[in-house]
Amino acid sequence: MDSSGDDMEEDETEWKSSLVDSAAVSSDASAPEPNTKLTPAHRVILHFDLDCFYAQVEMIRNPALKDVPLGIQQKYIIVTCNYVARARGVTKLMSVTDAKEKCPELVLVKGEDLTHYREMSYKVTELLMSHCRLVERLGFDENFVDVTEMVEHRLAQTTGSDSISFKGHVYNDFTADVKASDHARLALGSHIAAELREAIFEKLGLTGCAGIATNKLLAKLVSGTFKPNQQTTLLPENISDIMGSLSGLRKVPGVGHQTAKKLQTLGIASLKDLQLYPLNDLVKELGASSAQRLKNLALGIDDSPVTPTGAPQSLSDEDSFKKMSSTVEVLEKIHELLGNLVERMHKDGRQPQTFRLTVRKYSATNKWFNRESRQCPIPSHIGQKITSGSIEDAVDQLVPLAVKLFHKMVNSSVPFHLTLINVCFSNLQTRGAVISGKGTIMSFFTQNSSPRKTQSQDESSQSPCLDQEESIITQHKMQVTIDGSSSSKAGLHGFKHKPSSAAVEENPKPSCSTSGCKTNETNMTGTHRFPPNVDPEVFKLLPEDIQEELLSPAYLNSLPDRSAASLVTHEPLNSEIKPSQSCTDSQNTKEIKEVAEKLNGCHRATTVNRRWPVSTSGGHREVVTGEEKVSFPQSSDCKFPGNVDPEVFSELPPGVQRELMSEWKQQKLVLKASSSGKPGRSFLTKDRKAAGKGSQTNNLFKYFKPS
DNA sequence: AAGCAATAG
DNA sequence: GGTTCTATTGCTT
Repeated sequence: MDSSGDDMEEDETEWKSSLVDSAAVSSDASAPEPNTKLTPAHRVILHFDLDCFYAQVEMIRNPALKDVPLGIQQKYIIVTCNYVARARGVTKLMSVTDAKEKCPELVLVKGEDLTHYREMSYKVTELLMSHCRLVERLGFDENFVDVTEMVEHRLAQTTGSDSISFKGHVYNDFTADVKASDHARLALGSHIAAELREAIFEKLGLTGCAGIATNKLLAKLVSGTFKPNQQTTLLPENISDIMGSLSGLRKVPGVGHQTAKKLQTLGIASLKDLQLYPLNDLVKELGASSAQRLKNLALGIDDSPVTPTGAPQSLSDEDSFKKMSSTVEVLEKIHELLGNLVERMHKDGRQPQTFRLTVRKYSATNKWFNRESRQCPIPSHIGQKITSGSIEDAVDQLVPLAVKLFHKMVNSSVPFHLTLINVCFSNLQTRGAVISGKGTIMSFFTQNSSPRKTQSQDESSQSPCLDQEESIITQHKMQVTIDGSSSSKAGLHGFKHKPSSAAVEENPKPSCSTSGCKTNETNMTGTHRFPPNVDPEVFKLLPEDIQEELLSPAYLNSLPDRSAASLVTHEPLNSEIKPSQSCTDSQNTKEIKEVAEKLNGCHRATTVNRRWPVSTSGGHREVVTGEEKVSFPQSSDCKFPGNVDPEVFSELPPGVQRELMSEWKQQKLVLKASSSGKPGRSFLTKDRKAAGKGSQTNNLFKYFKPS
């Protein structure tokens, strides 16, 4: 990618002096071609950085905190704090004990739950996007905005040589606003930055810093020059100054610990070392693209575009702890995390296609070390539960999936010690796409499965706009019309389309991909055929062309392997999915828990099981949903309930296995008849607006079951 | 597609 | 440095 690191300024005469000749060292070294500067690419990039973001959010939620020293605590760490606390010596990532020592009056607010921060964070991004759609997020509290087009627009409307001055500071400014006319674009950028900061304060009550420069690197570096709540513009003639002011390589965004270490082994310890190091030698160590990029960064050159971030590509939830060593605890934690995650996923409105479980194992040899993860596809019937709002059902069906993944990483018949568990949804599909595999009609609505890096992001970066009524960020949904065509929602240029790539280069062919399809005759039931995982009743309601799509070989071949899926829990055959009887699910967890309890009994030596009574038979847990009815979706000749993982089961001692088997047999007899029941609460909590952050039932989806 | 490393806030 | 709780990208298989 990066390549032609040549995009920078046309006259580098000024700033090359104090450091190294950038043209000679960087770009021209690899490309002997003389300067054919076609496009100066006179970009104006803004970087916004909210002041101690978490603390600000908490002070807005509780104004009484405004003037006291405030720290945001996660576990035993102060992750950030307000300026009052900073004045008392509290710093980021200081331990709670140290912080209290420095500042005994420090007020602490728990910050493990990121919900409020995340929501406010997206409000900021959306506000920025309402003025210019080229907004890229960096973490929760920073945003880049490419305002080049906005600046050009203003420049065109500026009558000749109006006296334009800079808003805010100018980096290394000694000659006041004399230069404003020489740098009209940056000056206008500083006005826009000031307006946006003001808007953020007016509408959201948040203060922050901004940096104005000609690329992202420089905008980010300069934004922190004056803190808090101020802004700074960097002029091209001061680029070498700001680069020279960096105390070390690590200060360069993009140079982390590992690359710094690697560079140090090469004798590169400072920015200047890096600038002077022969490119070819660096290429041998790091590869061409990393080498060139690093050298450019050291010179303040960065041609990377501001890539609109849009809605997140994954949602995850995690918790860390000192020690977790029993499967019961693990199960409980997974259940808890999944509850939160599924609810968030539901509000998002998209349907996850893959699930990942990651753990961090403690081991003496390996110190504290790294994360290990396993992932798997999410059967679509589970995904649908998420989007349709059957939260508890979805969780109950995801837990066995997680358990399977867990056992791929942890041999629970041997003592283990975890310090973190993370659950993650990714491969998020917008509604309408969920039904189908790729390469079908529905791929119109699947987001960007192809290279998202494409360039030429210039067209219409302006579009100052949009209906504020809906969340811009999550408004990635497309409407599906019956005839299979799509249209983006009114006025909201689906920002999910990364600039131009989808529209121009991709050829999403509805053309029935008959190529390479085996003739696969499945799901013949009498005269009607039904696709798997779709309620036949519902299926009949679909438009004919959609029905055909779902029965096409392309779609059927795209389904997840059934043998793999059936290992875990389910799998209701078509005839069993009827909405009227889809209520058996919350038993699921219960069963798993019971198995886990038994399992845990085997190495109870290590852990005290405090939350659940060990007596499993008869003893009711705290969560009792109406009458106890246990039903097993699986056919009658099956050995154990469909919701029990055979792998888990097989790990149980023979005696326990026998006990469980007999329990199941009894339950099975008992419950043949009960069927009414309701999911308890699963309806109540969700509202159509809860899709709040952006959903709108789309035309296709409503054909599928409401709940 | 899966798993991990690196980076970042 | 790692600590927290995320999230993204790119490499390797």
